Amino acid sequence: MSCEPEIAQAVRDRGRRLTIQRAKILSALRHASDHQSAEQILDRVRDSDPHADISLSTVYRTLETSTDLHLTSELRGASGISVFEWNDPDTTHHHLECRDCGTTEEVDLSSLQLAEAEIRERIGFQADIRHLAIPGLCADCGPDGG
Amino acid sequence: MSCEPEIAQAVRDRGRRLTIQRAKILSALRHASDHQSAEQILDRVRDSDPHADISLSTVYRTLETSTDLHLTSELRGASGISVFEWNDPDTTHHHLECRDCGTTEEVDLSSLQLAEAEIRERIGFQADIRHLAIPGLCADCGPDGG
DNA sequence: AATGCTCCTGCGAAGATTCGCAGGAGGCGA
DNA sequence: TCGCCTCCTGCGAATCTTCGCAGGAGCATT
Repeated sequence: MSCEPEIAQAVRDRGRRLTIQRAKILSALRHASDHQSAEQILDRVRDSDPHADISLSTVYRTLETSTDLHLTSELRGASGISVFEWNDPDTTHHHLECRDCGTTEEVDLSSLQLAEAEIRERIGFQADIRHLAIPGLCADCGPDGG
Repeated sequence: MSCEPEIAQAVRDRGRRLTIQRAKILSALRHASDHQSAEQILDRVRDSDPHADISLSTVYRTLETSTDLHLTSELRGASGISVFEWNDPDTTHHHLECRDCGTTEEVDLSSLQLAEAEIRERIGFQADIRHLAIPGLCADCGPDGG
Protein backbone atom coordinates (compact mmCIF):
# COMPACT_ATOMS: atom_id res chain seq x y z
CA MET A 1 0.00 0.00 0.00
CA SER A 2 1.04 3.53 -0.57
CA CYS A 3 1.67 4.36 3.04
CA GLU A 4 4.22 1.65 3.64
CA PRO A 5 7.23 3.73 2.63
CA GLU A 6 5.96 6.28 5.08
CA ILE A 7 5.91 3.74 7.90
CA ALA A 8 9.36 2.52 6.90
CA GLN A 9 10.63 6.07 6.97
CA ALA A 10 9.12 6.78 10.36
CA VAL A 11 10.69 3.69 11.88
CA ARG A 12 14.13 4.28 10.38
CA ASP A 13 14.11 7.98 11.12
CA ARG A 14 13.89 7.08 14.76
CA GLY A 15 16.91 4.84 14.60
CA ARG A 16 15.09 1.53 14.59
CA ARG A 17 15.30 -1.27 12.09
CA LEU A 18 12.53 -1.90 9.68
CA THR A 19 11.76 -5.58 9.78
CA ILE A 20 9.12 -7.39 7.79
CA GLN A 21 7.24 -8.07 11.00
CA ARG A 22 7.15 -4.44 12.02
CA ALA A 23 6.05 -3.31 8.61
CA LYS A 24 3.18 -5.77 8.55
CA ILE A 25 2.08 -5.12 12.11
CA LEU A 26 2.13 -1.35 11.77
CA SER A 27 0.48 -1.47 8.38
CA ALA A 28 -2.30 -3.63 9.76
CA LEU A 29 -2.91 -1.21 12.59
CA ARG A 30 -2.71 1.81 10.34
CA HIS A 31 -5.39 0.48 8.06
CA ALA A 32 -7.71 -0.55 10.84
CA SER A 33 -10.69 1.72 11.26
CA ASP A 34 -10.50 1.73 15.04
CA HIS A 35 -8.40 0.51 17.91
CA GLN A 36 -7.32 -3.09 17.98
CA SER A 37 -6.05 -5.57 20.51
CA ALA A 38 -2.76 -7.35 19.99
CA GLU A 39 -4.60 -10.49 18.99
CA GLN A 40 -6.81 -8.66 16.51
CA ILE A 41 -3.78 -7.09 14.90
CA LEU A 42 -2.17 -10.48 14.52
CA ASP A 43 -5.34 -11.80 12.91
CA ARG A 44 -5.33 -8.93 10.46
CA VAL A 45 -1.74 -9.56 9.54
CA ARG A 46 -2.52 -13.20 8.92
CA ASP A 47 -5.63 -12.38 6.93
CA SER A 48 -3.81 -10.06 4.59
CA ASP A 49 -0.84 -12.39 4.24
CA PRO A 50 -1.40 -16.06 5.09
CA HIS A 51 2.33 -16.69 4.79
CA ALA A 52 3.08 -14.29 7.59
CA ASP A 53 4.50 -16.15 10.54
CA ILE A 54 4.57 -13.62 13.32
CA SER A 55 4.40 -14.37 17.00
CA LEU A 56 2.21 -12.58 19.48
CA SER A 57 5.31 -11.58 21.46
CA THR A 58 6.53 -9.67 18.45
CA VAL A 59 3.22 -7.91 18.13
CA TYR A 60 3.45 -6.76 21.73
CA ARG A 61 7.07 -5.72 21.38
CA THR A 62 6.46 -3.86 18.15
CA LEU A 63 3.57 -1.98 19.67
CA GLU A 64 5.60 -1.10 22.73
CA THR A 65 8.37 0.23 20.54
CA SER A 66 6.08 2.14 18.22
CA THR A 67 4.28 3.67 21.18
CA ASP A 68 7.62 4.91 22.51
CA LEU A 69 8.21 6.32 19.06
CA HIS A 70 4.79 8.05 19.10
CA LEU A 71 3.68 6.16 16.04
CA THR A 72 0.92 4.43 17.97
CA SER A 73 -0.96 4.76 21.24
CA GLU A 74 -1.90 2.20 23.81
CA LEU A 75 -5.14 2.44 25.73
CA ARG A 76 -6.11 0.24 28.60
CA GLY A 77 -9.77 0.68 29.33
CA ALA A 78 -12.13 -0.93 31.75
CA SER A 79 -12.25 -4.13 29.75
CA GLY A 80 -8.81 -4.87 31.13
CA ILE A 81 -7.22 -5.65 27.80
CA SER A 82 -4.98 -3.20 26.00
CA VAL A 83 -5.92 -1.79 22.65
CA PHE A 84 -3.74 0.10 20.24
CA GLU A 85 -4.31 2.65 17.54
CA TRP A 86 -2.34 4.43 14.89
CA ASN A 87 -1.42 8.03 15.72
CA ASP A 88 -2.42 10.56 13.17
CA PRO A 89 0.23 13.21 13.86
CA ASP A 90 -2.12 16.02 12.89
CA THR A 91 -4.83 15.30 15.39
CA THR A 92 -5.14 14.60 19.05
CA HIS A 93 -8.10 12.92 20.56
CA HIS A 94 -9.16 11.44 23.83
CA HIS A 95 -11.41 8.56 24.67
CA LEU A 96 -14.34 8.94 27.00
CA GLU A 97 -15.18 5.53 28.30
CA CYS A 98 -18.46 4.98 30.11
CA ARG A 99 -17.99 2.66 33.03
CA ASP A 100 -21.65 1.71 32.92
CA CYS A 101 -22.41 0.79 29.32
CA GLY A 102 -18.81 0.47 28.19
CA THR A 103 -19.12 2.57 25.06
CA THR A 104 -16.26 4.81 24.03
CA GLU A 105 -16.60 8.24 22.51
CA GLU A 106 -13.76 10.16 20.89
CA VAL A 107 -13.33 13.85 21.48
CA ASP A 108 -10.68 16.49 20.99
CA LEU A 109 -10.23 18.49 24.18
CA SER A 110 -8.56 21.83 23.96
CA SER A 111 -8.32 22.14 27.72
CA LEU A 112 -5.93 19.24 27.78
CA GLN A 113 -3.54 21.26 25.66
CA LEU A 114 -3.74 23.78 28.48
CA ALA A 115 -2.85 21.07 30.94
CA GLU A 116 0.25 20.22 28.93
CA ALA A 117 1.31 23.85 29.03
CA GLU A 118 0.60 24.11 32.75
CA ILE A 119 2.72 21.05 33.47
CA ARG A 120 5.61 22.28 31.38
CA GLU A 121 5.63 25.73 32.93
CA ARG A 122 5.13 24.74 36.53
CA ILE A 123 7.22 21.60 36.70
CA GLY A 124 9.29 21.39 33.56
CA PHE A 125 7.79 18.03 32.81
CA GLN A 126 7.16 17.45 29.13
CA ALA A 127 3.82 15.68 29.18
CA ASP A 128 2.45 13.65 26.35
CA ILE A 129 -1.32 13.55 26.59
CA ARG A 130 -2.28 13.27 22.98
CA HIS A 131 -4.23 10.15 23.68
CA LEU A 132 -5.90 9.34 26.93
CA ALA A 133 -8.63 7.06 28.22
CA ILE A 134 -10.88 9.01 30.53
CA PRO A 135 -13.36 7.07 32.67
CA GLY A 136 -16.75 8.40 33.66
CA LEU A 137 -20.43 8.22 32.87
CA CYS A 138 -21.84 9.01 29.44
CA ALA A 139 -24.87 11.23 28.89
CA ASP A 140 -27.19 8.23 28.69
CA CYS A 141 -25.94 6.53 31.83
CA GLY A 142 -25.36 9.65 33.94
CA PRO A 143 -27.78 11.25 36.41
CA ASP A 144 -29.60 13.18 33.68
CA GLY A 145 -29.78 10.31 31.29
CA GLY A 146 -30.74 6.70 32.02
CA MET B 1 -7.29 1.67 63.98
CA SER B 2 -9.44 4.68 64.17
CA CYS B 3 -10.22 4.90 60.51
CA GLU B 4 -11.69 1.46 60.20
CA PRO B 5 -15.23 2.51 61.05
CA GLU B 6 -14.83 5.12 58.37
CA ILE B 7 -13.90 2.51 55.80
CA ALA B 8 -16.77 0.31 56.95
CA GLN B 9 -19.14 3.22 56.58
CA ALA B 10 -17.87 4.08 53.13
CA VAL B 11 -18.33 0.54 51.90
CA ARG B 12 -21.78 0.10 53.38
CA ASP B 13 -22.97 3.52 52.32
CA ARG B 14 -22.39 2.41 48.76
CA GLY B 15 -24.53 -0.66 49.18
CA ARG B 16 -21.73 -3.19 49.43
CA ARG B 17 -21.05 -5.65 52.18
CA LEU B 18 -18.26 -5.12 54.60
CA THR B 19 -16.33 -8.33 54.79
CA ILE B 20 -13.27 -9.01 56.91
CA GLN B 21 -11.22 -9.31 53.76
CA ARG B 22 -12.33 -5.95 52.41
CA ALA B 23 -11.70 -4.23 55.72
CA LYS B 24 -8.16 -5.58 55.93
CA ILE B 25 -7.29 -4.93 52.31
CA LEU B 26 -8.59 -1.37 52.33
CA SER B 27 -7.05 -0.64 55.69
CA ALA B 28 -3.68 -1.87 54.46
CA LEU B 29 -3.86 0.36 51.41
CA ARG B 30 -5.10 3.32 53.40
CA HIS B 31 -2.13 3.17 55.74
CA ALA B 32 0.42 2.72 53.01
CA SER B 33 2.47 5.80 52.34
CA ASP B 34 2.37 5.42 48.58
CA HIS B 35 0.83 3.32 45.86
CA GLN B 36 1.01 -0.43 46.15
CA SER B 37 0.67 -3.40 43.88
CA ALA B 38 -1.87 -6.13 44.60
CA GLU B 39 0.91 -8.38 45.83
CA GLN B 40 2.33 -5.70 48.10
CA ILE B 41 -1.07 -5.09 49.62
CA LEU B 42 -1.47 -8.78 50.33
CA ASP B 43 1.94 -8.82 52.00
CA ARG B 44 0.94 -5.92 54.19
CA VAL B 45 -2.27 -7.61 55.23
CA ARG B 46 -0.32 -10.73 56.15
CA ASP B 47 2.32 -8.76 58.00
CA SER B 48 -0.20 -6.99 60.16
CA ASP B 49 -2.24 -10.13 60.72
CA PRO B 50 -0.49 -13.47 60.20
CA HIS B 51 -3.81 -15.25 60.61
CA ALA B 52 -5.29 -13.49 57.62
CA ASP B 53 -5.94 -15.94 54.85
CA ILE B 54 -6.83 -13.85 51.89
CA SER B 55 -6.37 -14.83 48.30
CA LEU B 56 -4.84 -12.65 45.65
CA SER B 57 -8.06 -12.90 43.63
CA THR B 58 -9.90 -11.23 46.46
CA VAL B 59 -7.34 -8.45 46.58
CA TYR B 60 -7.88 -7.78 42.90
CA ARG B 61 -11.65 -7.97 43.22
CA THR B 62 -11.75 -5.73 46.26
CA LEU B 63 -9.61 -3.14 44.53
CA GLU B 64 -11.76 -3.28 41.44
CA THR B 65 -14.85 -2.75 43.54
CA SER B 66 -13.38 0.01 45.64
CA THR B 67 -12.13 1.78 42.54
CA ASP B 68 -15.66 1.72 41.14
CA LEU B 69 -16.76 3.16 44.47
CA HIS B 70 -14.11 5.90 44.21
CA LEU B 71 -12.47 4.79 47.43
CA THR B 72 -9.27 3.90 45.60
CA SER B 73 -7.56 4.54 42.28
CA GLU B 74 -5.80 2.21 39.94
CA LEU B 75 -2.80 3.34 37.95
CA ARG B 76 -1.12 1.33 35.28
CA GLY B 77 2.18 2.92 34.46
CA ALA B 78 4.98 1.98 32.11
CA SER B 79 6.14 -0.79 34.42
CA GLY B 80 3.22 -2.81 33.19
CA ILE B 81 1.91 -3.74 36.59
CA SER B 82 -1.05 -2.04 38.19
CA VAL B 83 -0.69 -0.09 41.40
CA PHE B 84 -3.41 1.17 43.66
CA GLU B 85 -3.76 4.02 46.11
CA TRP B 86 -6.25 5.26 48.62
CA ASN B 87 -8.29 8.27 47.49
CA ASP B 88 -8.22 11.19 49.81
CA PRO B 89 -11.62 12.73 48.95
CA ASP B 90 -10.38 16.24 49.63
CA THR B 91 -7.55 16.27 47.15
CA THR B 92 -6.99 15.38 43.55
CA HIS B 93 -3.64 14.66 42.13
CA HIS B 94 -2.10 13.33 38.99
CA HIS B 95 1.00 11.31 38.37
CA LEU B 96 3.67 12.46 35.97
CA GLU B 97 5.62 9.42 34.96
CA CYS B 98 8.92 9.86 33.15
CA ARG B 99 9.33 7.26 30.45
CA ASP B 100 13.09 7.61 30.60
CA CYS B 101 14.04 7.34 34.26
CA GLY B 102 10.74 5.90 35.47
CA THR B 103 10.28 8.27 38.40
CA THR B 104 6.82 9.50 39.27
CA GLU B 105 5.95 12.96 40.46
CA GLU B 106 2.61 13.97 41.92
CA VAL B 107 0.92 17.23 41.04
CA ASP B 108 -2.44 18.85 41.37
CA LEU B 109 -3.47 20.27 38.02
CA SER B 110 -6.17 22.86 37.97
CA SER B 111 -6.43 22.75 34.19
CA LEU B 112 -7.71 19.22 34.41
CA GLN B 113 -10.68 20.50 36.38
CA LEU B 114 -11.28 22.69 33.36
CA ALA B 115 -11.17 19.63 31.17
CA GLU B 116 -13.84 17.98 33.29
CA ALA B 117 -16.05 21.01 32.90
CA GLU B 118 -15.41 21.18 29.15
CA ILE B 119 -16.37 17.54 28.75
CA ARG B 120 -19.54 17.92 30.76
CA GLU B 121 -20.69 20.99 28.91
CA ARG B 122 -19.82 19.92 25.41
CA ILE B 123 -20.73 16.26 25.54
CA GLY B 124 -22.67 15.66 28.72
CA PHE B 125 -20.15 13.07 29.75
CA GLN B 126 -19.41 13.06 33.45
CA ALA B 127 -15.67 12.52 33.51
CA ASP B 128 -13.73 11.31 36.48
CA ILE B 129 -10.15 12.46 36.19
CA ARG B 130 -9.18 12.82 39.80
CA HIS B 131 -6.29 10.48 39.34
CA LEU B 132 -4.41 10.01 36.15
CA ALA B 133 -1.06 8.66 35.01
CA ILE B 134 0.43 11.05 32.50
CA PRO B 135 3.46 9.88 30.52
CA GLY B 136 6.23 12.19 29.36
CA LEU B 137 9.74 13.31 30.10
CA CYS B 138 10.73 14.82 33.43
CA ALA B 139 12.84 17.97 33.74
CA ASP B 140 16.02 15.96 34.16
CA CYS B 141 15.46 13.66 31.20
CA GLY B 142 13.90 16.22 28.83
CA PRO B 143 15.70 18.30 26.21
CA ASP B 144 16.69 20.99 28.73
CA GLY B 145 17.83 18.56 31.38
CA GLY B 146 20.00 15.48 31.02
C1' DA C 1 -31.11 -14.86 68.04
C1' DA C 2 -32.65 -17.39 63.85
C1' DT C 3 -33.71 -17.31 58.70
C1' DG C 4 -32.93 -16.52 54.00
C1' DC C 5 -31.46 -13.99 50.08
C1' DT C 6 -27.62 -12.58 47.86
C1' DC C 7 -23.18 -11.19 47.49
C1' DC C 8 -18.45 -12.46 48.44
C1' DT C 9 -14.51 -15.61 48.86
C1' DG C 10 -11.00 -19.26 47.85
C1' DC C 11 -9.48 -22.23 44.62
C1' DG C 12 -7.90 -23.54 40.36
C1' DA C 13 -7.76 -22.64 35.58
C1' DA C 14 -7.71 -19.56 31.78
C1' DG C 15 -6.38 -15.44 29.57
C1' DA C 16 -3.27 -11.48 28.84
C1' DT C 17 1.32 -9.68 28.87
C1' DT C 18 6.24 -9.78 29.70
C1' DC C 19 10.77 -11.94 29.85
C1' DG C 20 15.13 -14.74 28.67
C1' DC C 21 17.58 -17.05 25.42
C1' DA C 22 19.54 -18.69 21.19
C1' DG C 23 19.43 -17.99 16.40
C1' DG C 24 18.36 -14.81 12.31
C1' DA C 25 18.22 -10.57 9.74
C1' DG C 26 18.77 -5.28 8.98
C1' DG C 27 21.82 -1.87 7.67
C1' DC C 28 26.38 0.44 8.04
C1' DG C 29 31.02 0.50 6.36
C1' DA C 30 34.50 -1.55 3.36
C1' DT D 1 28.19 -6.86 -2.90
C1' DC D 2 30.21 -8.83 1.54
C1' DG D 3 30.89 -9.03 6.44
C1' DC D 4 30.04 -7.69 10.90
C1' DC D 5 27.77 -5.78 14.75
C1' DT D 6 23.81 -5.36 16.91
C1' DC D 7 19.06 -5.41 17.20
C1' DC D 8 15.01 -8.20 16.45
C1' DT D 9 12.33 -12.51 16.38
C1' DG D 10 10.19 -16.98 17.81
C1' DC D 11 9.66 -19.97 21.31
C1' DG D 12 8.52 -21.31 25.73
C1' DA D 13 8.22 -20.11 30.45
C1' DA D 14 7.08 -16.86 33.94
C1' DT D 15 4.26 -13.34 35.68
C1' DC D 16 0.14 -10.60 36.18
C1' DT D 17 -4.80 -10.44 36.06
C1' DT D 18 -9.35 -12.23 35.30
C1' DC D 19 -12.94 -15.76 35.42
C1' DG D 20 -16.18 -19.72 36.85
C1' DC D 21 -17.81 -22.40 40.34
C1' DA D 22 -19.19 -24.20 44.73
C1' DG D 23 -19.42 -23.09 49.42
C1' DG D 24 -19.46 -19.38 53.19
C1' DA D 25 -20.81 -15.06 55.27
C1' DG D 26 -23.08 -10.20 55.63
C1' DC D 27 -27.16 -8.06 56.87
C1' DA D 28 -32.20 -7.06 56.56
C1' DT D 29 -36.14 -8.99 58.45
C1' DT D 30 -38.63 -11.47 61.74
